[in-house]
Order: sequence, then structure tokens, then C-alpha cells
Amino acid sequence: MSSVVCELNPIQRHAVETRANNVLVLAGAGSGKTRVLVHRIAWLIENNVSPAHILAVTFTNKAANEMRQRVEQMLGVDLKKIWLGTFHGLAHRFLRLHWREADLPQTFQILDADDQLRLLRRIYKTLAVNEEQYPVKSTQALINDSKERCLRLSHLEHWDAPLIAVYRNYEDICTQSGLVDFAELLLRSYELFQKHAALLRRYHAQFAHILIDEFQDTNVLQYQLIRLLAGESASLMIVGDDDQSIYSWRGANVGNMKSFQRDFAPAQVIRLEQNYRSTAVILQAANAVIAHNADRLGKKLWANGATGDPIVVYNAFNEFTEARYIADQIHKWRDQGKALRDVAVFYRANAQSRVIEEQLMQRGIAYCIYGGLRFFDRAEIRDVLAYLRLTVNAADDVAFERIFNVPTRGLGEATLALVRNYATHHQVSLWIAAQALLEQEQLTARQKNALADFLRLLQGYRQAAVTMPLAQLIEHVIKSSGLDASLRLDQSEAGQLRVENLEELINATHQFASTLDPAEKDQQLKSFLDVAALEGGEDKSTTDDRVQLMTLHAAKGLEFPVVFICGMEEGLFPHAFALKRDVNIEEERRLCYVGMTRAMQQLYFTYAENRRWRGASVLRRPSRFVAELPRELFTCDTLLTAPEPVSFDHVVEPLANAGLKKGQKVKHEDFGVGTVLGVEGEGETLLVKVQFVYAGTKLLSPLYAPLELM
DNA sequence: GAAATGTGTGTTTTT
DNA sequence: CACACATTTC
Repeated sequence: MSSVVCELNPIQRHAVETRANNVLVLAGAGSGKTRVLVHRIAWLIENNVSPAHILAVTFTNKAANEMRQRVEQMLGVDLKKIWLGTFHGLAHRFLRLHWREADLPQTFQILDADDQLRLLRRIYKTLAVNEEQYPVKSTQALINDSKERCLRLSHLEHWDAPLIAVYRNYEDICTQSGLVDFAELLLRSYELFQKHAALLRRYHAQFAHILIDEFQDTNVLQYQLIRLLAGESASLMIVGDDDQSIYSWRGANVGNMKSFQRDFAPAQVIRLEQNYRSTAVILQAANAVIAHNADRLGKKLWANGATGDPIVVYNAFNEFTEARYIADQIHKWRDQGKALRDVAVFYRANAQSRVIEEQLMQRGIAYCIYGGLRFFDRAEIRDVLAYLRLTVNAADDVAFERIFNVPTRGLGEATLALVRNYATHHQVSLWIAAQALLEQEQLTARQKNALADFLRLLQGYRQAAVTMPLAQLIEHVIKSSGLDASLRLDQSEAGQLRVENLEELINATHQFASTLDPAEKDQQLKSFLDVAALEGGEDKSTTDDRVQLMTLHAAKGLEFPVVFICGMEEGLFPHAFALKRDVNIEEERRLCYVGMTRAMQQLYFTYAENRRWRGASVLRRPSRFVAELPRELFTCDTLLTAPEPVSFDHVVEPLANAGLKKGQKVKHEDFGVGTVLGVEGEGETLLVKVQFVYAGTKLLSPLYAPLELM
């Protein structure tokens, strides 16, 4: 028997070794789906398929990296040549290779969602579009949705005239500025292969095997792209679970699974239904909940593990006591000597994390937020990147506008309007327009000076980008653009954080540069910008022993011994938006199913009877998903004393000088638990330096800071 | 033109 | 309640 298949059950092995051309693997939660894919790739390579002939698509970059590592480990080979990544990553790779055929400038840049919105806002202003009638965000969604349904402007003649005007203007600016948005990456690739038959034939010859993970979350465009790439000859394996389809709001189309069986007939269907992850209790409960959905392909998961403990349902008085309960349970878990990294807290909306964070911090429980605001999405980081984008692509008007007066340099709306005006009339980029404007007499002396300084700065960066190593360049930009200086003026908590983020950016660049081939120096900056746009931020290292907080969506594909799902309330989960239509309720239920099936040993549902909503406390009803749990599978963990006594924990007497010495453990109202590093000064000027577990090092005055000894 | 207020607004999930 | 935006004041 081959070495790569010996740890598989018979059905998994069947999937790994199948010779069928078109295979649909219906893989239930925890049934070893990733394992099958990894083994399949390894098996193919062992059977003399060159890695270069394999195309493998995953849902996230993280999943792609993981898969690559696991196959490399298994085979002890370097998988440089395999085409493995997300749809967007792969599409981007096609466009970088074939920019000419795709009608793009070589220096094209990715326009991410945030910049896309900014651009649309600007267009709204120039075209004087009524935002009440056509909300910008809706327009943005409309544009992206139509691209993902393979529709170009020519197909959208039924749209209202203002929307068509906005879209046309948007496309013009993108073309002129060499910008490609997320959906455009896919659509361009699709059209590239449609238009260039010879190119397509080349890839047909190359991609003998195509594997796609999380197929239930692919959209129409992605499906069409795959159809095109597969052609007549490729052997396809798609893996998915219709019960875990949770991205229909983003255009994902579960129907693709049925379409596959039709378009690629005859397709072999393999069902992985044995769950290796969860206890029987958790699995039964998850099955019971998902059974309330009508539209399913049909699949029955069964467990072979222990029965396990009942699910714990906790009804809290409000969101504060809910968070406190979760923190208390995690505290107990840690006191048993268990690892924090084995615990996860899921919620429906990002905003819910704050209360929980506060409670965890109070108890000195280390946590990390998985997902959420990503590193490269922070405004200050994006400002730096905008400078860099301009050095690569001088026509990038979106970047130009972003930093035109950031940091403030005396160039306001009035000057920008002149530049824009010149640019539109002469059909040139803003940068060129600004240069031309300097030669003319329209500007005041002050405007002229400020603009000249700005352009000189940009010109300098352009040259620096050629001569300096990547990390040095970024540091140079941060320091000399004045971004750093202007952020340092802000003494607030948030301001300091932003300065730290810029420092972190320099660090990240050093690390990134070390992974690249130094010979291709001029490519480094471009690659860096591409990664920043496509991957958005680093995956938090899971090596740290921390509780993991994340949205239910972010939880897909992960597993944890202990899982809390909080905010189990009607209107929150299922979300109020979904309550309007029943189809959406089914997606919410699948989301619940995804969350539940992440748990290996212990699952908690918590909900609050009152929750603050727009300032006021509102009475809440428990989620229908709680009611769908079979009664014998859960116990209620409810405090006997109701209502909760009001906590006065935060009212703390100012600390006496005496107790504060090096090594002393203290607790701060906001920053949580920490250790005193040192004491400086005396009397009124007394300051303590405290290293907090979570909040970092702070200098505090014990006379005023809400500190207490522990 | 740029800080400093004040007013209004709206809140899902994200490659 | 918190944030983005508009208006006011310097």
C-alpha cells in the first residue's frame, strides 16, 4: 500500500485514489475533508503527476498555505510549481503573467473594497448623484455583484441612468489609473481565456488535475472560470458541503454543486459522513438543528467517538453578565491546567467582541481576535501603501487623492479641484495634471509652494523605489512624508497605536523581503503591494496560548475542544436582516451548524435577556436555534440570584505608595492584570511602570489611575 | 485651509 | 453608543 493512504478510512481512501474524471466529494463537517484533499494531491504526485500540472483552489490564503505545508511535509518535496491558492490569488497570477493579453498595464494595481468605495464616493460628487436615492454602498455591491455574475455594462442597460453613469465613470477611472478591483480580477481572467483560445489551450494542456475546496461557497463567475479552465480533458475533484454554505450574501451559489453534476456528467459522488471531530452529543444536536432546513442535498453525519457532556445553555441577564460568564468558565478551564488556545468564542457580529474582550482582560486571560480589522486595512497603513503604489504606478489617481493632503500640507479641496479639472480636460493622470498646473498662473503662491513640495516628495520616492531595498524604502516614506511626525503629535491611546502600527509595518516588510529573491529587487515592492491587497494581514500565530475570538463566518474550517457561541438571540442570531426572508433564515441556520460542528468536546450557547442597543437596554428573546436543540442534549446553567447585583468592582480607592514595588501584581480597571516593572518619583509625581498582560507597558500615576493590588 | 465643535446617522457576515 | 460627516470658528 502506498505510504500516503494508510491513515485513511475506506471511503476517504476511495476518494483519494479514484480514477474517475469528475468527482464530487460531499464532505460533512469534521469528516476529514482537508485530509482527503491533501492526500489526493500527494497521491497524484506519487503517481507521477507533476506538481505543475495540478491546480488547487482554496477559500482562504490560510487554507492554501496549510495545504501546501501538509503536502510538502508528507512528501518531503518542494511544491513551488503547483498552482495553489484562492480564486482571487490565482486570477491575479494569470493577469500578472498575461497583462498584455488582458489589456492591462504591466503596473496594474489591485483596488480593494475600501478604495473602491472612496472612488465611488468621489464619482458621486462629480456627477452629483443623489445618495439618498442611490446609496453608495448599494451601488458598490451592485457593481461587484454584476461582475460576479459575468455581466458587463453592456448587459446592464435596464439600470437607472445615474447608476450607469457612475459605473461607466468608475470603469473609465479604473482603466486610466491601471486599477483592478476584486471582482474584476476574476472577470478579467475569465474574459482573458475566452478571448485568447491559444492561451487557454496552453493551460488545458497544463492543468490535468483541478481540485477545489469549499465548493459550496463559489460564485457563478468562479464556476464559469473553472469550467473554462477544465475544458474537456481535465480531471476535476470538487469538495464541499451544502450545509456549510454561508456566503450567499457575497454571491456564492450552492447551486454550483448541482450544476457540477449536470455539466460534468457523469460525476462520481462520494459522501464522507463519518465525523471524527465532535462528541456524539454535539453531532446529534447539530444534526437536529440543520434538519430544520428544507433545501439540502442530503447527508447524515455520524460519530464514532464518545457520547460527551451535554451542551450548556446559559441565559444571562444582559450582555455584560453573558461576557462575565464566558470569562469565568474560561478561567475555570485554565485553572484546571488546560490550554487557552483550545477555547474559542464565536459571535455573529464583530461588534459583540468588545464586551467579551473587556471581561477577559479583567481576568488577565490572554486572547486574540481572529479576523476582524486586518492589519493592512488600517487607515495609517493604507496611507503609506498609497505612497508606495504611486511609485509603482504614477497613474493611480485613487492613491494620489488619498495622500494629496495626508499628512496635511496646506493642499485642500480647492487645489484638488483645480488638479482634477485639469486632469479631466486634458485626459491625464492627477500627477501629470498637478505638474502641468505648476507651470500655469492659476495657483496662489502658497498653493504653488505646497504643491511643488508635494510633487518633489513623490518624485523623490519614485527614484528611491529603484535604489533602496524594500524595508528601507518604506521606512524612508514613513519618516520623510511626515506621516510619522503627524501621528506622533496625537498623544492619545489610539494615536500611539497608530505609530506602533507603522513600526510594525516596517518589521513586516523586513520579514517579507527576506522571503523574496534578492535578485528581483524591482519586483519586491510590487509583490509586497499585491500581498497587502490580497491577503490583507498576517494570520495570527496560533502558537501563542490564547483564547480565540472570531465571527461565526471566520470559524469555518477550524476546530476547538471548547466552543462558546454567544448572543443566541432572535434578531442577532438569526440576524434581523435575515428574519425578513425565510431563505436567509436557512443560511443563518447553516451558520449555526458550522459554529456547532467546530466544537470537539464541549459546546456552550449563551444569550442575554437584555442587551444594549443604540444606547438603550432592550429586552431580548432566545434564538430559535436554542429551541431546536433536543431537550436531552443540553443542560441549563443559570445563576440562581436574579437580578444580578450591581458590581462596584470599578470603584477603587487610590493606592497607597507602600504596596507598589517591583514585581507586584496589580489590576487596572481598563487594562486588566499586570506586573509592576518599577516606581519613579514620589508624592504627587509618583509614577509606576506596569507591564500589562494584554495592554502592554504603561506609565501610571497611582493617585489617579484605577489600580488595585492583587 | 485646518482644527474644533456639533449634528445626524446607522449598525452582518468578507475573499 | 460610536462613528462619519457638516458646520462653525480660528
